[in-house]
Amino acid sequence: MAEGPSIFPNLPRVAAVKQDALPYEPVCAIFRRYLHGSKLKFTPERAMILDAVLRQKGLFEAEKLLSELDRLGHRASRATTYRTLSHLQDAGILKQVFFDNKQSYYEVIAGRQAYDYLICVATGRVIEFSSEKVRKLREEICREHGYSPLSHQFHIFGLSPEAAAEQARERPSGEESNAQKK
Amino acid sequence: MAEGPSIFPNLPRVAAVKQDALPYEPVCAIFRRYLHGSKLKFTPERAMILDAVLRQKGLFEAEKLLSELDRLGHRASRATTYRTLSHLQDAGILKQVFFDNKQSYYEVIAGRQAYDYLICVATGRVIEFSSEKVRKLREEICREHGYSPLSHQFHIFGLSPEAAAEQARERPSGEESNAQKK
DNA sequence: CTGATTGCAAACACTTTGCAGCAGA
DNA sequence: TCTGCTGCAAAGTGTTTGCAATCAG
Repeated sequence: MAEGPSIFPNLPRVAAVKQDALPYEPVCAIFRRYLHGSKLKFTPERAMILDAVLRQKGLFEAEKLLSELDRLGHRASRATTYRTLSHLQDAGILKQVFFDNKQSYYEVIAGRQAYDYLICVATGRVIEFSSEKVRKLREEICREHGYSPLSHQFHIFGLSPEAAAEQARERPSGEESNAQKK
Repeated sequence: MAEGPSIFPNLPRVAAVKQDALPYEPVCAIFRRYLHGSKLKFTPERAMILDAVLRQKGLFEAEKLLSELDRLGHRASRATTYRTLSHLQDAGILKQVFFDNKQSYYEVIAGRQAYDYLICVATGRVIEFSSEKVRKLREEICREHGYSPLSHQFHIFGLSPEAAAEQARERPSGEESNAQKK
């Protein structure tokens, strides 16, 4: 099960553009600093999980992390993994992303600009992009309301060129929307 | 349970800015047209649910809809409600929004611009806003990648003026992040 | 030493689904 | 009639939690 993420009811499968992995050391230092500051402990399990997280390229799900952890021979229970994922967010190393109501996705944000996503609803392909304009707009909107921005998520759903061509061929005047029939 | 939505691990409660409800007739016509076109039937249950949906002001959760349905004496099972919610999305009347991994939120989009959200992570208050600039930016980004935009979700997380002041008072040099301790 | 951490299994909560009887068109 | 629809209750599933043993600092 959970063989492939289903980012949206009708999205076949996610295939996020890969991003480079980050080196372990500097991020680990951030984590240890955070843990220390919160009177939490740096344990082997947490080190393993952080390591596995940093190996991820682009978006990933908890399930993927779990399976990779024990593929690498590292054993860390589901519970510990989820708990650590949460701490990594608090430490500002990870960002949780909500695309659908099935599961959460995660993305490493330590030392890099957070990404936004362009998702093809037909193929499930996800393009990660980073836009200065999005950040500017976010600032502007917050300012208008007197808010101080902390983070944001900008997800654009659409059709990739290939998918659009495909659909035009199949049903010249059809509807799209997010059909989720059985 | 589900007494109050928890839009984010540490968000106390959602209190979306209220939006005007839409009149039933025109939207119902859209729904019937959609149903007819898809060889689906217009049933009393679906009518009741659509009616309850249109009474919602701003964002709402399935749970809220359910409770209101039977408060109004309308009985529609959970199953039917969820199934109808799905059809309403296909009909372009409703949009599903993903803020957290707990539940889905919905918003009526028929005949209006979809909203984006500015969420205060301290108070849980949600401000709905509609920005032409966001739509323009979405077009632009899609164009760059050759995509055809269908929809988007732009969620900005931050601190409301009050919350920011509050936090500054409590911990002059503290961390924030999305703590989700127990 | 002492409080935080771990793994396990059970608990959770939202959502989906199988099924038998019902009912629009 | 012929499909599609409904309610119910059971199944699903990602995530969380209680607890006793263990371990980091």
